[in-house]
Amino acid sequence: MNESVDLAVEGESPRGRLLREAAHLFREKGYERTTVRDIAAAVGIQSGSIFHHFRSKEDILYYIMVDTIEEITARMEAELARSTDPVERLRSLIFCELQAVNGQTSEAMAVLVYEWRSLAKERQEQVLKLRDYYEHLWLSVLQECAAAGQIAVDPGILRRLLAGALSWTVTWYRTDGSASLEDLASQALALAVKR
Amino acid sequence: MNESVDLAVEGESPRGRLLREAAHLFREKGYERTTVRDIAAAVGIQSGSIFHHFRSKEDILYYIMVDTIEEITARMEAELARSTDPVERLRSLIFCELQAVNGQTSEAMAVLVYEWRSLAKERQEQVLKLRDYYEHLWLSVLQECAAAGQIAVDPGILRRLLAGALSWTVTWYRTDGSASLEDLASQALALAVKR
Amino acid sequence: MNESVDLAVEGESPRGRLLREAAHLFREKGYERTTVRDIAAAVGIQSGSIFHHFRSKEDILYYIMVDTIEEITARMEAELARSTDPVERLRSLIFCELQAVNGQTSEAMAVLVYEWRSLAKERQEQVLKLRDYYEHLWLSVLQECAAAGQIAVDPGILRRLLAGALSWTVTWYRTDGSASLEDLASQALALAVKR
Amino acid sequence: MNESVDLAVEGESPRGRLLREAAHLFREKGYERTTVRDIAAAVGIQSGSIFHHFRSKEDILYYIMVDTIEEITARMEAELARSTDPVERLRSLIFCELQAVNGQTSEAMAVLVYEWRSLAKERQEQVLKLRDYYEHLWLSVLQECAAAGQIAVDPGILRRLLAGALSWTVTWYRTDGSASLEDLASQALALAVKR
DNA sequence: GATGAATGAGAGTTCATTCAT
DNA sequence: GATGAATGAACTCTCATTCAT
Repeated sequence: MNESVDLAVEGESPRGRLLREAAHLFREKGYERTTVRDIAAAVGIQSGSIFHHFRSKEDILYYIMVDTIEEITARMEAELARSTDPVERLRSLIFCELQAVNGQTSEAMAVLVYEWRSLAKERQEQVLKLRDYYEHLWLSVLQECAAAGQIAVDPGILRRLLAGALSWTVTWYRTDGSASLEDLASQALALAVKR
Repeated sequence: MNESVDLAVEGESPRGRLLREAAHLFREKGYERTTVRDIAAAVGIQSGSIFHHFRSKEDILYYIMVDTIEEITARMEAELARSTDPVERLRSLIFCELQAVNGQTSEAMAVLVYEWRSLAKERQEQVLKLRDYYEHLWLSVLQECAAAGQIAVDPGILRRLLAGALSWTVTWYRTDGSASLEDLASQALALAVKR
Repeated sequence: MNESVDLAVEGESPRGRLLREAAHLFREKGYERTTVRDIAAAVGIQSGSIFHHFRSKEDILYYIMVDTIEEITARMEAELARSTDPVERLRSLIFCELQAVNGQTSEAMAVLVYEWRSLAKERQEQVLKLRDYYEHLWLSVLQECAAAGQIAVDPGILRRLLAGALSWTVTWYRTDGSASLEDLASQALALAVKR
Repeated sequence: MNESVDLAVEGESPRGRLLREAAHLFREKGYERTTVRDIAAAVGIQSGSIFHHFRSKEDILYYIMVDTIEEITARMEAELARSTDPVERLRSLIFCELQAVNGQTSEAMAVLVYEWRSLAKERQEQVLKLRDYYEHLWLSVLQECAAAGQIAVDPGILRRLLAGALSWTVTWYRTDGSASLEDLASQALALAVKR
């Protein structure tokens, strides 16, 4: 039970619907303020039935996080494989992260950032391992850019400034606005690389 | 009761200690996971006594937010008054925000960002009014910079990218690290303004 | 369905295995703390399948008790038929009860004693009828002994003191100990009959 | 909180009433079938209030056991101090145990015997320590009797047979019956000692 | 102002039982 | 007969809040 599976792919399985509705509610009301009865109602089952799919409420949170990180990481690796130009690869990362933060996984991403403390210590570490690999991808590309003389700021600090700037977009960027995600990515890229 | 007063100034009043300890706990464990008994224990009183100072637990959260915004805004206005050069004024804003996010008010600032949803709708609006004024200060200065041809990105978008980048520093910047807040402000400024 | 059948004889029928494993678990953890899933797992089937054999969890408890009493009673009657000497017949009863309490039916006997309250009132009465017959056998023999001047205590009270002493052996007697059940029966007989 | 105090002495304290009513219910319906709401209703408080007095439902069970053992042990030691004659001291022990099992502490004693498995392993051991001391008192006196040539059976086995016989009286002895506890003690003593 | 026992609604979780396959 | 997902009532326990002292 509960093997990690791509959130989008498993689509209409009960497990998938549960994770999706839970992510929506966790994002909207916060993990603590969301009751298992809320989740059950959103999925259209009884509260007790939740526990056939997940051992505990925290389990749901955990698998939202794990599934999401794994999905994003896979997408990012696929995108990176398409170019060898450092700046273009950086653009890919920025665009992927903007997509992750503002696209279909946006709610799960928000949960990943905002509900961190609701996870037991032990599980935080397991998620951290996945995150470390993800961050390693970013650092590699930024170091390529630095080696190519394309960025002026220390790669470690730049990654962090970008991480904040990009994840924060979830609080203000709306798809129906004037700027597309591609435009936004370009503007963010402009902050990062020299002329 | 409960008139908003500067968090730092009121120092050792019971109200001030309560707000400070509560902010610390809210930041550490989250608002929902912090019990009034936790707060009472941290201050050294009994749980029932809390309600002589605040009408409810949510009240505590509310006044942490209000006091903090007002304090930061005041400090920012004082700093802005010291120069008329747009770029220097922008540096002041960046530095003030970094200080707010990483200095003594850091825990209260984190609460302001992370515990937003735990506030009742009505009170969210009241805090938003204070925030709007604060954001208005930022936009004015960024527009000055734009008028002076110092920035390449749209002021509205730039403010948001910066807001994310700066507030995110709380997750990684440590005072005991190599870079001072002044250095960090310079690096952030470098992202924002042209050469 | 559910006609009472000798627990030992029905050996490997699903019903028999179910009763045996259930008795083991009820004894070990108590009726309430044992879940039907525990029982199903012990037998190697799924929880839902239990209900093809027994109408309810309580049914299982009931048939453990009924089967056990009937089996013990039958064994005791067979043993009594072998002698006409009152003291020897008393020794038979004592030995049979020690066997019941400490032998293969020991777990079922413990369930009979300890899980009494978990049975619905109505069913308690049905089991009581079987028990009354069993106790009637004891009283007859003790009255024979009294008539023969072999016991000094009132038969009714003596039976009860013996019942307690013998059933309590389950809490301390171990087959691998020094004393055999025959020895133990002799010691108990020594308490009951005059020199 | 929860220091062990004599059940009878603390009489009308909330804690004492809680323990008494809980013992009554645990005895009547069993620990598992008794809900904290049952206990609260019996005491006349709300279910949540229970947890101001005891950390958990199991805590209640634990303190019923501890308080009871300590009370009985104390009473027994006082009684033993009154004579040096081994047989009279044995009569005291038998009488005390009969009183414990059938008197005011009878329900708590039954709980002690029947609800053992509902206690967590760790706590079982703590109660066992108290019980070991209690049993040590019994063994000492039985060894005195053996040394004086008054008993024919091994003290260790005799204690166990007596323990079963005496505790079992709770299932059948009624105060309003013909025999007094003193009579019953004499009959039990007659089983134990020669002539 | 401070206390802390009491409240009572509501939380997460369990589990005997059902039933479509 | 067997399965196992689903049910839904009931459980223990939590906690913000009240109030008599």
